Amino acid sequence: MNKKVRVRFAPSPTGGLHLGGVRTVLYNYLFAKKHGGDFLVRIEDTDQSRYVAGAEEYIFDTLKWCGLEPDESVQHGGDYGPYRQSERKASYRQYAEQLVNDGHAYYAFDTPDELEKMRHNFKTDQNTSPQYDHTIRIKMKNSLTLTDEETKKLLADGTRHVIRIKMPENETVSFIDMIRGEVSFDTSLVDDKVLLKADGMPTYHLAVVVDDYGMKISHAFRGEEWLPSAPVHILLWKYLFGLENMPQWAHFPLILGPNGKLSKRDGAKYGFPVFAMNWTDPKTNELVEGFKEKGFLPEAFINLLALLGWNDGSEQEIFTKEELIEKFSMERVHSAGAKFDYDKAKWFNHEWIKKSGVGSLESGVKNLLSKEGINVTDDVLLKKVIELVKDRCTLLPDFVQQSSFFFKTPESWDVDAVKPKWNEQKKQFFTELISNFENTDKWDATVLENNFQTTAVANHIKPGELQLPLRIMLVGGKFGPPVFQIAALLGKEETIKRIRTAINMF
RNA sequence: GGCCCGUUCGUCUAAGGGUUAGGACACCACCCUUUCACGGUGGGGAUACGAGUUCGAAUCUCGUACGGGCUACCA
Repeated sequence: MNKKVRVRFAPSPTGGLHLGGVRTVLYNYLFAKKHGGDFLVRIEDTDQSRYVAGAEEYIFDTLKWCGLEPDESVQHGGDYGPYRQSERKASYRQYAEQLVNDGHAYYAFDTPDELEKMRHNFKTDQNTSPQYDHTIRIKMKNSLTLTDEETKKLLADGTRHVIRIKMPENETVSFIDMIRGEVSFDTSLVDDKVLLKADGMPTYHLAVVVDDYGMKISHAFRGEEWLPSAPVHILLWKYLFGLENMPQWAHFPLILGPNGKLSKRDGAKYGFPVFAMNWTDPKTNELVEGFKEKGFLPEAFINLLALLGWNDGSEQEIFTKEELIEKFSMERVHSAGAKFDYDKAKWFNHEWIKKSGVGSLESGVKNLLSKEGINVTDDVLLKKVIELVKDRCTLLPDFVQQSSFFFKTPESWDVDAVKPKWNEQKKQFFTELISNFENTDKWDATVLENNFQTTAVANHIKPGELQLPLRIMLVGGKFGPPVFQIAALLGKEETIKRIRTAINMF
């Protein structure tokens, strides 16, 4: 029986979507699309204490910007909703109780204090963090140690309790990870994870299994940090829905920062973005700049993320989303973690800017310029300018420096770059140049350059020595595209005006 | 501490028993350009260590070391 491919991404609305998160979405998305399947998003919002207002919208905004919108989700609808864990509360309890009845789980009445005490009392050098496992549970207050009557009474009294899975002893649980191959665990070493919390909400462990079943998920992919809890999930599948219905698993390698798993604080620490888009930490009110705002193109962003842990076996590095969908394969995803390299990330963006058509850059550049107080009215000029300067822009904001002087007369000039070598002779040259330019009919870069050369030779000055002064006069500093092309786009009147303004400056 | 995953240039990676171990980013030099880039050419730079299997190991096996993850009524 061939199940239709359905994969899901399950973010918890507790913060911004960072590199690892977006890459997980990406791989899920690519796999689903490659196999003509569905990509859905389910929100894990059952931890009320950590829920952050606005985070859910932020997640969908990010997916939208990246071009990875789900087929089914809270925002997009679908046949298997609701897509929020909190709205599926009822069914989780039912499954948890079924597990208790079948002897695979039990009620536990231990208070947080008692758990704390347990961890303290059983702590040894050999076991620095004792778990609620088969050796400990017989010493705790739960339906395994209490009599049926005691348990029933506690339940009837409404005593706060959780439901824990009863991990079997001395069993080996193993599964085939699509990336790592067979992975196995000794169940004696796994603890009795809480399945249903005292507030009636499920933990991730219960929810992921119940929802994946309910939503008919065929492949479940997530970060490597989940590997240790896989045996819990596999056992739940076995007890609840049957192993034959369990999705295929893959655990992606972690994206590492300079020091281990990339953390949200690494950005500020090392000076590169970690979130896809701007994220304001609700606790500290601190704004963390995102890749989007930093000036990355979404195409470049997903491209660089895709290559952080995967490649198609060739030497190709620049891929469109369509190419990624076509070429992606889970087998070629790495098993080792990858350290994020911001320099390489910028290189990807640079490549994408060079590759992008003027049309797709236009509105972004226009916005950036208008933020600097430059309102572009001549769209034809803007297009020409973008074409001329895009090769030298790595991040979108680079367009500001590279192109604002086309639309605005410089307000300051790098006088020091010219002054030391400035003299009357050169001033004379520029005066002459102005009148030559005034008499020029054809205003294009080649004509201007020839004119410039001839005038220079006539004045016995090397043309090269005059180019920098001209540049400073036209753009204000030592940057920008070739100077005669600038003059060509600036137009006759403006070029002459700028030379005339600056000629007495040195 | 226990469990799990991992280990090829500084970084991302190719090479699924036989290659001078390839590419990209970064770095350096030269060329192009009298701005800054782009581009071009070249350079330095890696199979963690030790055993085993094999005619032959980066590749398979084991051990060691190192790195990472997990070890919550968080996901």
